[in-house]
Amino acid sequence: MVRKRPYVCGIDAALDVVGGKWKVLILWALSTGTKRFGEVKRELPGVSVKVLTEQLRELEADEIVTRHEYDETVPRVEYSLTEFGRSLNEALGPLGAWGARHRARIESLRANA
Amino acid sequence: MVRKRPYVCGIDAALDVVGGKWKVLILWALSTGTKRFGEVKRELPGVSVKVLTEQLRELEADEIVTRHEYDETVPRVEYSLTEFGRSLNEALGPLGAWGARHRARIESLRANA
DNA sequence: CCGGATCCCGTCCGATACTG
DNA sequence: CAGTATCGGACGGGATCCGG
Repeated sequence: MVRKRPYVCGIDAALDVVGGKWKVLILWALSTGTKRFGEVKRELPGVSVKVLTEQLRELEADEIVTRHEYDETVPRVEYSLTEFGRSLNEALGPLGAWGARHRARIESLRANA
Repeated sequence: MVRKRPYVCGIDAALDVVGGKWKVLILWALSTGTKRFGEVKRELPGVSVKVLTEQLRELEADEIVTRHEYDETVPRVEYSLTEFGRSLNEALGPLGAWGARHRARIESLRANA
């Protein structure tokens, strides 16, 4: 997700932040509130620990999520959206609505291919 | 861009359509009207002919763009958005605005990394 | 429980050369 | 002009093992 060329337009820049395979889903999972690592993982069927960790760290570097590590005997890490992350999530709203509305159509196109 | 798992949410489905490296930029280029292959290519600095062709074909299969081939002595192919494609483009509007608004911030985060 | 480290593989993508 | 064909490299991402 490191861009070598200058951004052509705003969407270009936005997708550089949210372009990872699981990032929008992480955003989506965290939109309902703070969650522990394991909780996030459970909401993303199929993601590996390594990749989830990587993408969370990248989102953290982009100031989209914050990471809170609790120093207890039982390891516990919580993630939540920043204000910046919430604004990104709102900007994704219409796209999500579009996808939800046309989901069946997309799936049927995929099926015929 | 062929999905093996079921879509988790609408954004998931939308990104399956628009997830290619250059697809949103193609959408963006075609949003101002019909364009020839070479014109589209000129607006996407760095894209290779092969990849541009591939992504245009995928968008065509997803009914996002239409392809019009003219049978003239000089080869000429024009691409334009479908109604479906225009609706997708509108859904991308807020995300583009978000990216444009925070573009400088994103770039500076990238620079420090 | 939450990762870090390592290995490995598929695919995505770019460069080049060639064609109608 | 608008592609097709082929090759090679880079990168994303999964599996597994190990550590605090």
